[in-house]
Amino acid sequence: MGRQPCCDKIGLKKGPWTAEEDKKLINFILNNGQCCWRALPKLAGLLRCGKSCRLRWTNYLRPDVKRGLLSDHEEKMVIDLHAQLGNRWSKIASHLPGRTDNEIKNHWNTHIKKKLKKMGIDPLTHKPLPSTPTENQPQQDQQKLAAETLVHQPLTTNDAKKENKSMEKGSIECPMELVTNGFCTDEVPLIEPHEINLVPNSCVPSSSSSSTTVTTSSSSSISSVSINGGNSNNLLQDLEILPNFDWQFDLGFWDDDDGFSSNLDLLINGDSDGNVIATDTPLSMVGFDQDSWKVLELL
DNA sequence: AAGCAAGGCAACCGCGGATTG
DNA sequence: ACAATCCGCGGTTGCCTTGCT
Repeated sequence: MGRQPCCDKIGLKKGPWTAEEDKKLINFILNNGQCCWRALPKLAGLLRCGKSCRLRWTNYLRPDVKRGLLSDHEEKMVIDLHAQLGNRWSKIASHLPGRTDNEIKNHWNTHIKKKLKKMGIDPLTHKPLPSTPTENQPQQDQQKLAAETLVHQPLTTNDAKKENKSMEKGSIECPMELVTNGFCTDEVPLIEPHEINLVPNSCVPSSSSSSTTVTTSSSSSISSVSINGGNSNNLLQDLEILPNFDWQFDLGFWDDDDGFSSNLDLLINGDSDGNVIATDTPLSMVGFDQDSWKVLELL
């Protein structure tokens, strides 16, 4: 027996949303919050099914949704996260504030897939595509680079589910050697570990995004970095007493010339000695020295 | 300018997990 | 314990736009 449709489709509108419908949906949610989606269309005076309303709101109308093309940095994050998580678009989207799973999925299918193929990388496995004997050397070099840089294996559906469970318990056991820089280092600011000046008050719950200024290497024009706490254990002093910590940063890079230039989510897992054992983003991506960088030298 | 193809993206569909009665 | 329902996710579709001939 098949599942019943989510709503009675008779008399319900489908297809593109009109400005009038958008207005009704926005007004209703702003006034009443997101109540049960099934009841919402009737209450809001819309001839849509609840599912359609939810999709429209989460993918398009939500105030915090970021519009426009993904930046280079966001694209790199998507590639790296996809290598770790596979097609779990919602998980990937959760690392990119303001981006929706649908948007990332579309961008992956229309842009990134092609780019990777062009680079000789299989977008499914993130491994070099099988090369033919007639291929020229530059492509082989690219594939070699790809093999060196994109070593994460996407999870199978089952693996992903298993991994997801353990992730929720905060027990990622990803060997550090798997966290490899897949990107051009000249595209990111180089910040030495000792140059980061974190004060406990600078890491507060993510809802209030405070920032702290740090000095940077002279080779970079980046002048400041904001660091926001992410998870429930987001007071820095907790790190000192929490073995096997799980810490998430939202790093924002400001450029003196251009204003805000990019941001980066960074999830760090540490062992009982306070050493970094895994990150969801290559530390080298932001110029950190993963060998000497021990929990921001806070211990 | 017209016709066609390809690309891009919003929206839909169906499945599966979670929740509720 | 079970069925019904809800919600979220990922895959897919189809329309609109853009570029090429």
